[in-house]
Amino acid sequence: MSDPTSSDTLLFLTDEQLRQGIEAMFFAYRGFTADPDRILATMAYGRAHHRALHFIARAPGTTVTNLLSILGVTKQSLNRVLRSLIEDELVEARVGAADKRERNLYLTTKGAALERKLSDAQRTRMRAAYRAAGPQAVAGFRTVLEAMMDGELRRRYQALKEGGA
Amino acid sequence: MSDPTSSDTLLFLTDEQLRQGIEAMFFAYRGFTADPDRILATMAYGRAHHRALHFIARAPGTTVTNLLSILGVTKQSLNRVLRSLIEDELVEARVGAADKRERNLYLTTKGAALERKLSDAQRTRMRAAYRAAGPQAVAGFRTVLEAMMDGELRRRYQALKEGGA
DNA sequence: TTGGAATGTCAACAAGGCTGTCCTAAGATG
DNA sequence: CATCTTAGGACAGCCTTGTTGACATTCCAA
Repeated sequence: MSDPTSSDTLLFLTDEQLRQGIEAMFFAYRGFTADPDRILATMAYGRAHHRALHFIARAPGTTVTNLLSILGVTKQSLNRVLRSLIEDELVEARVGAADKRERNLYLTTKGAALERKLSDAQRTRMRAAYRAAGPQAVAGFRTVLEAMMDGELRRRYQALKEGGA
Repeated sequence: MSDPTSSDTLLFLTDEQLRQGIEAMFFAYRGFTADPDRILATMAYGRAHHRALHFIARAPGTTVTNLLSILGVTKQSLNRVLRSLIEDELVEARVGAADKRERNLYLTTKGAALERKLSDAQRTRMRAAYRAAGPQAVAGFRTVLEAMMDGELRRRYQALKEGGA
């Protein structure tokens, strides 16, 4: 069939297909977070700490406000997490040079070590999944995920992608 | 290059690629849950209620134990959610016919209406993402997600997929 | 210089995970 | 029958991580 709107061509858009996709996201996300969660459970930390460590590692010197908009939580929520990371000397908050209201965030050696441990666990699973699926599937995976993001988040994601390449 | 282990062929497995995949999962999952979350926020319900409604709709008559293992939470956690859904007459728990210890769970008309409203919101986004990405990307998306699941969850997912087709 | 906007902190509360314990009812097994 | 196991419910209390509200500090512009 050459008609791009034929039911055959659009079989992947049936409600049943969409529901399978939704359930796949649900179950896969559980796998995605399982390994770091297991490590975090042995300490007094949770997923929120992992996310903060990840993005500070990704963009050293980032400000609280910037982190806030990436994580999509309230600053009060982030502050609690940040406070414990700073107390435990995993993160250092330096008063901004230009604007003293800002805090520039950096990982300490200890913080970088934990971040690497968590990342490694997550990357190992990701690598296994990528390897099993193959490059073409991975490209499709990325394409669909990007299309699923909210506009604002997609822009943040793209910015991170280009900045970190 | 014909060597399948060459760095060129495996470019998609670099740490940078894996990190982009990890961040894509993070941002996409936020989009994935955003629409139902917005609806739920206007009521006294949360994501946990949505998940229960979804899987009861998917497998009417399912038992509490079965739901428990699909959702991967403790019975105390699920019970709290289920209790409020039953009180509000969104879910009905019938005593099992064969085994009277079991409770078979069903959506009421009211419950089915809310479930549909939540599903529709989520499916609409999914459909847009699928349409934008195309069938080949969708196939790859599904392949990677399945590879990312834990073994136990993958089996549960497959069972749902076949049962509901 | 003064008022508003922006950055970040502290306090208190709610949702939804968790563990632990105890309980009833009902099936399974000696 | 007596006992063990399984399904489910209830209650207490904990932790993480979201939320709002109030507040201090700092910068900037009228």
